[in-house]
Amino acid sequence: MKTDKQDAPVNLLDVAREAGVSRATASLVLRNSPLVAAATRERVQQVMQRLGYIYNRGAANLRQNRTNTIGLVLSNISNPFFSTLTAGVEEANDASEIVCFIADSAESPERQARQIQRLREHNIDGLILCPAVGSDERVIADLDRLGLPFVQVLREIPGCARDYVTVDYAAGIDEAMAHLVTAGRRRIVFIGNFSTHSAARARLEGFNRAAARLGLPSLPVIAGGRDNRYDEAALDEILASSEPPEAAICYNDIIALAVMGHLRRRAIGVGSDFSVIGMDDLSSASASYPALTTIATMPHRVGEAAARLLQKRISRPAKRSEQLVITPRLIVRESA
Amino acid sequence: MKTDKQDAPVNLLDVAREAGVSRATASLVLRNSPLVAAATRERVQQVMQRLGYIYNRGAANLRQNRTNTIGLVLSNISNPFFSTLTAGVEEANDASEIVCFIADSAESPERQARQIQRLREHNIDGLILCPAVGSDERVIADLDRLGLPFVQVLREIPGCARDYVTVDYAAGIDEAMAHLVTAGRRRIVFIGNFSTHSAARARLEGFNRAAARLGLPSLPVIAGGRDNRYDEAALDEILASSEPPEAAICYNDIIALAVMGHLRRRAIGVGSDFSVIGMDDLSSASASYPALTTIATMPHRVGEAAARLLQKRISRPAKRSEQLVITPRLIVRESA
DNA sequence: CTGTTAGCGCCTTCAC
DNA sequence: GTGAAGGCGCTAACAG
Repeated sequence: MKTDKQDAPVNLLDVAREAGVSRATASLVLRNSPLVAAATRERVQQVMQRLGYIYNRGAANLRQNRTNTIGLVLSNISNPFFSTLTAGVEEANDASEIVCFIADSAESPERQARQIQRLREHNIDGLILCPAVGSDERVIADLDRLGLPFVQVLREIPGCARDYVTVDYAAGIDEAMAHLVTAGRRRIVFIGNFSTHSAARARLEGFNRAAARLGLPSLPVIAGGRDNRYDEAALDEILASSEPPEAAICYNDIIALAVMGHLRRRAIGVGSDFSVIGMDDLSSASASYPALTTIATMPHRVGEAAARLLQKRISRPAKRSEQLVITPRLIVRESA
Repeated sequence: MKTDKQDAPVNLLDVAREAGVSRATASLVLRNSPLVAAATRERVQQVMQRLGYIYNRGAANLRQNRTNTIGLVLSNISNPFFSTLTAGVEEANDASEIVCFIADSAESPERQARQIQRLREHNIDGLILCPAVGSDERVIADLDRLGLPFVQVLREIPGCARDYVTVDYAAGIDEAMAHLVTAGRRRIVFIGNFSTHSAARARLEGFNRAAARLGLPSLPVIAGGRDNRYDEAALDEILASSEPPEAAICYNDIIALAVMGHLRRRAIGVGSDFSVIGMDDLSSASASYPALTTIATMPHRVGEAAARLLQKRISRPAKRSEQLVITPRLIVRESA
């Protein structure tokens, strides 16, 4: 015969009775209010400990209209970039006793809408969102209608100047291009552009502008596809042309690693004959051979920044919106 | 002047009044009860739509003692293996209207305890846990005391036969070893063992047993370290010995990729002179050059299975505990 | 099939 | 400093 378990979870009234105080006093102890005498506090805390009391935030939320939860809705949580971003969010939250719901829109605006709705029903205090490809202003309008604080990460729904954390892709690509030119490369190709979200556009535009500024010949962009694919045939074609590229900047590290493998199968020396630069600096970038030169976009930092910005927004709903831009850094290894 | 916004969120009573029914009826509509007439349901739903009503699950939870939330506490969420597992959990949850809190224990039992406590305060219905290295039975005892349903994934706290989803590492390693022996390799080394959690033990034991069964010479294990490091010096030493290994089975893909890079720097032909086999089949395994032969441990499936098992446990708290073992599969590519 | 009543566990206000 | 009362939004139990 065990002791009483979940038959009746101990609540604040039980604690109060046992400690010989009122519910209100026990509640104050719970929230570390200075209004309660040290001795009383001590006694109540001991009772809580002894009875195995668990603070029922659900009940508190109902009263306070604040849940200390946020939502994190990403377009693809199994992507290592996003999982590191998630870790950053976590870290910032851990400090502030916030707990985080996670959802994966899998790039589907409909699924994303469902998930936001669901989180909304759970009364999240705020939302960090990387909008699925194809999301439009209605998402933002919805959030506004509900008065739900949110910050966008990496991608931005066009035409809404709101809280936003992103990476200065153009700056990273500038640095990478400069590095390539210094090494004597001039025919540089961009590989793997696919989606038309703001982060993808920023990369391609950054590439084109840098190429123009440096007076480099313009080569066709090698298209990308779903799930970090790219058009291998197009790459082969351009490699076989009379003026083949000498270097590539890739949409991300995953594509860069695939490109490296492809080049080496074609017996093209990566780093010597041909330079490859990736983007993100995933852990697999440093482990590859040759080690991948890449533009570190610091997902952990992006996540932390987004979580902190959201906290600010939640505490000051009317404050001016803020755009945070994380500056990436070129990590030179062996591939370029 | 905007219309009324969050000044007073519309609640079920508002809906009921507007639709000319009672709160109870509106509540039944909300939960798709068959007890309500089709016409009434229709009318109420339209009102909900029109008023922008949002179901307040927090309030419902208070009443029902069920929140439709679960917790997912992992030892390292930025590890691609775990992020894919998370996607699997998500997918299973999405179907059942469950929403998922995520937490990263970062291999710290103390942090893990804090996070579980926090989730508990939010009244999660159940927990999926990959225990941090160093967790002991107290974690389980705690969960039991609270009557919180849980399932462990991948790692198991010793001596507690409870709901558990894992991978049959030994079977995977058997298959890999057989593959190597068929290819004529006999001196096989295991690289990168580090932690002493059950999943790490299972791999090493599987390796040793397979080696014994196949009558292979026994070589020293190359130790691993935090963050997927391994002892490079020890590998060099054994490579320089009079009877160097001809193949390696690595603790996971991340280590395998690093080992491949190291070998190629030493001008050892991976796939030809020396075979390398990884574990997990991360996306970077197929993108590497040479493409990594690896034991696919199917994290997505593990996640889905864990989520479903947890659902079963939640709906039948007293049912016998269940151990699910996912059988991995050797994916033969170029490195072995 | 629909309405009434009585809380779920907590926090806030206001007395004392 | 502490106690008593009321209510957050919802649902369970029952009455009609």
